[in-house]
This record gives sequence, C-alpha cells and structure tokens, in this order.
Amino acid sequence: MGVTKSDLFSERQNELATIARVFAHPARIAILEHLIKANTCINGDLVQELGLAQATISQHLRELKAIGVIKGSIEGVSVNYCIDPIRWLEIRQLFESLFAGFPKIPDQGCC
Amino acid sequence: MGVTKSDLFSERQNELATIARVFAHPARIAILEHLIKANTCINGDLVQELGLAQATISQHLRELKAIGVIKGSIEGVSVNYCIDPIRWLEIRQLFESLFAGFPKIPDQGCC
DNA sequence: TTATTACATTGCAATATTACGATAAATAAA
DNA sequence: TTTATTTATCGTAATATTGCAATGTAATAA
Repeated sequence: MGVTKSDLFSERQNELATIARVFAHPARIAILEHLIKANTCINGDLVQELGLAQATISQHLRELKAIGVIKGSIEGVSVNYCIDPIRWLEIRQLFESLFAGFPKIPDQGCC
Repeated sequence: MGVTKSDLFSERQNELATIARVFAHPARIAILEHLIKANTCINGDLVQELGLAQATISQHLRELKAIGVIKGSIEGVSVNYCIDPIRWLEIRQLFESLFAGFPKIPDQGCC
C-alpha cells in the first residue's frame, strides 16, 4: 500500500518519525552540516558543494523547512538559509528523550 | 529516479541517513519504545500491542535488525527481541555528534 | 507422525521518494 | 525595457516503502 497508518501511533511517535524521515537522506545531512560549518546564513552555493541539480537541492531545502529546522530569508535575488537554533534544540531533545530511556540501569541491557 | 546518489556523500553522512531512515516510521519507534518500557527481552506480542499484521511487524523488526539496534534470540518456538545496548549507544552518539555541532556559541544562531 | 504455534519470506498493490529538465517568478543590472 | 541571476514549482520517470495475504520454516505438543 505504501501508506503509513499514523492513527495507530502517538503524536510523539509520529513526530519523531517525521523528523527522522527528513534526516534520512545524505544530501539533507550534508546540507545541515554545511550550514553548521559555515555558522552563518548561506545562500545557494549548495548546488556547487553537493553534486546535485538545483531543482533537487531546492526540494531538499523545502523538506528541511517543512520541519522548521532551517529558515530562509530573502536577500535581494538570492536566499539566505540557516539553521533555526530553537528548533534545532527541540529536535535534539526529542531524539535525546528517546535515547535516554535505555538502558534504565547503565551497562545493563538484557541480552 | 528514486535512487539516492550515495557516492556523492561521506560514509558518515550515508550511515546517519541509513539509521535515520529506520527511525523514520512510527511503528519502528513504537517497537523500540515498547522494548525500552519492557526493559527485558520481549517476544512477539508486538502484534497485539501495535495494530499491524504479523507480516508487517516482522518486516519492521528486520529493518531494525539490519542496523543492529535490536537483536533477536530464538527461545524455543518464539523469538526474544531486545535492544543492543552497545549499538544503541553508538547510534545515540552518532546523532549527538551531529546535534552538538550547532550552535558553536550557545544561544547565538545567525537568524 | 501429525498438528500447532511463532516467525520469516514472498509476491503484490498502493503510495511515497528521488532526481532532474523545463518553466515560472522575482529581483537586479544594463 | 530587456537581460541576467537566483530560487521555486511542475511534471515525469525510476525506484523505494508500506501493508498484508499467502506460504514457508522450524520447534514443540499431542
């Protein structure tokens, strides 16, 4: 079918999955890492950096924007992209809340 | 096309994306959370817990196994699944290494 | 042996994702 | 105005994912 049964799961589980899906492509990881490295708003020289077509990069940027992890501000004819630090922290904590749940007793899994 | 150009990206970027893809489904998040909650090996009452068919659960378990985050040990006629604590930590640190890179100076993004 | 039980695998239909050429839109430069 | 320049969107082909019924497999019970 190819359609996820979202109604079976909690809002938090769906949100985590949605965010993870955006992280689930190396180009999007690369874009985030480039924005981190630049540590400033950067415009579309991403097309030069990664070896993908402009339309493809634009599509990846849209998905990153959809979960709010990046923001774009128009700067004349070009667009400056940057990571939203607030959202970045939220997402970091969302993952951390999952990872921190196990193991309950350090160094003691069950297998 | 639908095929990711993995050769354009670093091994680390591809690994992060591959792991994120496995986390990118609410059923797989739910399975992990169930295993965390049980804090012990649990067998296939996952089919009861989540509202998905046995074949579907089995497929999700296989994807979780593929990145090593869970292990299954045969226990008579059933199978006990549990989280691999070593791998769990590795994955946690992989995500953390991404999140920790930004912002370089706390409370100071660029937008 | 013959069930039964618990999972895994296969095969398929429905849908989603990836990539990119073509084109649109919006601003700046000539 | 006309022409670049930059980014977004549309349309489409190739491939991947999701979900499940049907079937396979392996261990146990009768």
